Amino acid sequence: MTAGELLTMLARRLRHLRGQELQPFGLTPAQSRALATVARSTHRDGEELRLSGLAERLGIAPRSATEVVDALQEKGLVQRAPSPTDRRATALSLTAEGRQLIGRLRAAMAQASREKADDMFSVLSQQQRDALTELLRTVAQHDPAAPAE
Amino acid sequence: MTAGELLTMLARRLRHLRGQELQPFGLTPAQSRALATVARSTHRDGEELRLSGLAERLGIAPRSATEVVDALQEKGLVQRAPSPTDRRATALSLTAEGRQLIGRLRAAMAQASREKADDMFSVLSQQQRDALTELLRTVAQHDPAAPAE
DNA sequence: CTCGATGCTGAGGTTACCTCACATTGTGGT
DNA sequence: ACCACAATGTGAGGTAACCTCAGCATCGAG
Repeated sequence: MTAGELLTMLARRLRHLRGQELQPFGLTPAQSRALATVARSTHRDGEELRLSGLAERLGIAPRSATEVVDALQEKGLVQRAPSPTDRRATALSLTAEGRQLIGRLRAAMAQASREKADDMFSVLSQQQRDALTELLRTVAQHDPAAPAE
Repeated sequence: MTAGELLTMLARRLRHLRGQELQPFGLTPAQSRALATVARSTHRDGEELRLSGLAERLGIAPRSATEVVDALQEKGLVQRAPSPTDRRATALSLTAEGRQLIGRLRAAMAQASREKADDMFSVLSQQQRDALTELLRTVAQHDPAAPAE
């Protein structure tokens, strides 16, 4: 099997696992990624995160960011506010509920990988995992052309 | 970034690239995988490949195999025939056209990776690529639980 | 010969994306 | 000050690649 086939296959499996883990929290994998990204990008304030920024960080089309944010907003986890400096733009931020959920999520993930060690990569030693991460990062950085064109 | 995030991201990018490459042939990535699988599994005859077998090999639900085969059949690349030994089952095989397309496909892929070297993994040395493949294989073999349940 | 398992498929759903068109705004050049 | 052009977000509509559930035909074991 080629690296490409393996990659595809594992990604699918991973998505499935993550889906199961996230189900109790009412989030899909894509939503949790977006939520985490909003959290990261607005951590120490000063910078505002717009929809376009989120799209860029997630590597998806702006229109798709709208969709994810719609979902998160409907669940009361993030909120939209007009940017004070640009009336076209929308600034994203976590709600209190969102912040709280992120906390619970992080705790649950840590718990899971400690208790059950069912993390997909748990077969690898820490060194191997680091090596894998490094290789993947190399590939990722080479041609960061976002698939969205 | 964690290995998981990178994996997800690269898989998406890879699917996109493969999609572009396959477009001239009128195939989607999933279809080409299925076509290749049919080719592999019926190479030296004697064994028949049924829809359920294809599903298993692809790691998808039987119903989904029906779908892919529908598409390939509509393009005249594979054909269904009743199994001689089990009247419930359907035996899959390539048509002449299918065999021919596979040939052209293989040639094109070889060409592409020689000429443009735009293969996503071309940043890596052969050694690195081998290491990556090995690591991924390890992860894949650990828990081959098919996502379909 | 009955009955549960197996093989395939219709119907209908979901996730996570995409493009295209459009109204609003911001901006650089003259 | 004005205008062409770019950028921001979103409605509308689409796609690939999956899924489950129900149902029919057939098979194999008892």
